[in-house]
Amino acid sequence: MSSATQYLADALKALAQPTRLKIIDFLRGGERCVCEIFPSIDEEQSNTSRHLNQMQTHGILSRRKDGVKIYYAIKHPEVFEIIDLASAIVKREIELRSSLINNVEN
Amino acid sequence: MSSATQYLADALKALAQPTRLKIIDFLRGGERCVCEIFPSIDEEQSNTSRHLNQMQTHGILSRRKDGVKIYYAIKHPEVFEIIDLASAIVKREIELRSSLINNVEN
DNA sequence: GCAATATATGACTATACAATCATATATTGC
DNA sequence: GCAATATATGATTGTATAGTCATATATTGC
Repeated sequence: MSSATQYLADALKALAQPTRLKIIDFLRGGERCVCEIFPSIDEEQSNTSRHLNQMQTHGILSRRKDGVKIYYAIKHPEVFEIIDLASAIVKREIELRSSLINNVEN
Repeated sequence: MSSATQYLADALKALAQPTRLKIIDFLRGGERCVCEIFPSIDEEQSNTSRHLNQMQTHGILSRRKDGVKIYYAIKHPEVFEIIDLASAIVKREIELRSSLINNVEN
């Protein structure tokens, strides 16, 4: 397999996970090393490393080595756009649902 | 749990699957009933129904009943923008990787 | 060369997910 | 009311995923 659709699904899947979203959000501030990332997002070093690796493999993050430290950064600016658009959807959905509840109550 | 980050991850996850991407792509043509969708994407009726249900639950699709038929449509136009942005990333990544291979060969 | 620091990885577990098959539940026209 | 059509769902299975713990592998400064 591994058609174009599968590649696209894999790229989106690389974003669609809470720990990875926390990492991406932290990287809005620019390139950061693992030793800065995992304490900031409050996850274990090993778990953070796996998620960073996964995102790098799927082309979401760039990786740069400097001495003993590994620096990760968002590779394509579209990543932020995607997340902002998805956030807009979620926000609108929550509004829609709470207004539905209000209509039932009134 | 179910924080804002979890909601966001769930929304993205609702897009990040090949069968669901095929459905979304088919719905670029507008509202369609299940009986049109599942033959077009070449998936089983029951499987298609589950994915449609999942996307509707997560606010990706709208659902409208007309007689015995159920019509689904993309609820938020941002869905298409997200997928187009993700496609652009995948395309650029593939280009980057094939140019790396060329550099090794030459 | 050794200790300290940074990162990655093997082994494992628990949970989530996708797909399939069979079947249930509308809705409609006759 | 019955047959036909459209959609949804219960039960099951195989596979993927996230997280944890322990440990391995750089790299650096001394």
